[in-house]
Amino acid sequence: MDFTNKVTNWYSIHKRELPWRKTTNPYYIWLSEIILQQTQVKQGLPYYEAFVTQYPTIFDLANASEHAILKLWQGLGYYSRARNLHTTAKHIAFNLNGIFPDNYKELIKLKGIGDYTASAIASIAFNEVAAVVDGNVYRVLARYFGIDTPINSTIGIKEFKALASSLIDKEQPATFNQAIMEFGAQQCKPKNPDCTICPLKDSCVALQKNLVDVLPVKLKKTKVSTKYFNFLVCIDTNKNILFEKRTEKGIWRNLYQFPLIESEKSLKADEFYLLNLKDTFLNNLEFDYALYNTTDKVHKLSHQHLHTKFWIVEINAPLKEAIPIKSLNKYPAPVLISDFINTFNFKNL
DNA sequence: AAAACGGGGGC
DNA sequence: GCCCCAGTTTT
Repeated sequence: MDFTNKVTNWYSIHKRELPWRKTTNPYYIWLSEIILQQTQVKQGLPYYEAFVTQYPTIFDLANASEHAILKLWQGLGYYSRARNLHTTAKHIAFNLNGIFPDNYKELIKLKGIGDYTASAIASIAFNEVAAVVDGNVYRVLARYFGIDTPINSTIGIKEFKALASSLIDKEQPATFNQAIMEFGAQQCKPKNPDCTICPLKDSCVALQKNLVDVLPVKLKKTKVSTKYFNFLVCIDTNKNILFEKRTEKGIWRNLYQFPLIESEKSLKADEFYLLNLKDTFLNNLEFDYALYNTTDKVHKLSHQHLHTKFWIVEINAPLKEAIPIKSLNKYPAPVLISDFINTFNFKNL
């Protein structure tokens, strides 16, 4: 039995029951694929359930506000996925009469859909022979065939795509694609795979050459930068809070936060003045302040470490833009902020 | 070609 | 502390 049949056979035995495997509705397949980008099934599953419940059809999603969609996406990260999801939902609902594009060539034109997702939807929903290459597929192929081309190099991306395309089961592309990904997720795991029970153990090059721990090869990643964030939790005389939308490009676009001032270093409790508040909205306002956390709350992202302090600023005047404390949780917010809101005892103010 | 873009989990 | 995750978009 060859690679393709062994993997497909393994899948028929070991596949997990997942909600998006009970349907070929392209809307649900698409939703699941976007949610699962750079996200493990375990983490994405509850979000998938929530979206299907809240937005049963693409028209429901198209008619929703971005605010509501981001709120439901809160905590999942990579928020451009949610913004693109909304953009594409509106496009399909209103420009394409709600008819989902049914082939790779059209799918890849959609916002938020790249090579992987176009292949996944085309194959799973429409049975097109389009090979998927995700992190699992890179790992399985690199190990089984003993390929040390860096998987994130231009040449490697082409090489693995071609190899996957040569292996895909043309009679059942949907099953094969899901099989090889599931095989990578459960059997050919990144760390400590149990190769003794692997159906491919007799022909796996990495196993014969003791390269399982070495493959796949990945080019060096970019280094992580450190930033110092100072959030000003501004409370006015009505016990209302300032909460702002991040409108600029970059992380957390269109999510909400307390007024933020970056500093060059981690500030001490007596270094509040270094924030140069006379240049800000706080100029001309009378206020008292206190540092909430003496040690930085460190929020780690894949490409930056945010060292964060929260300053409680009580302003001796009413503020028009401030919102009631109770309504804070209506707004989509980064985990860093929502964690603070859920932890801080506003009642003591 | 490289960097930006989140957050959670495994070891 | 480092790596990985059903990747895509921007620079």
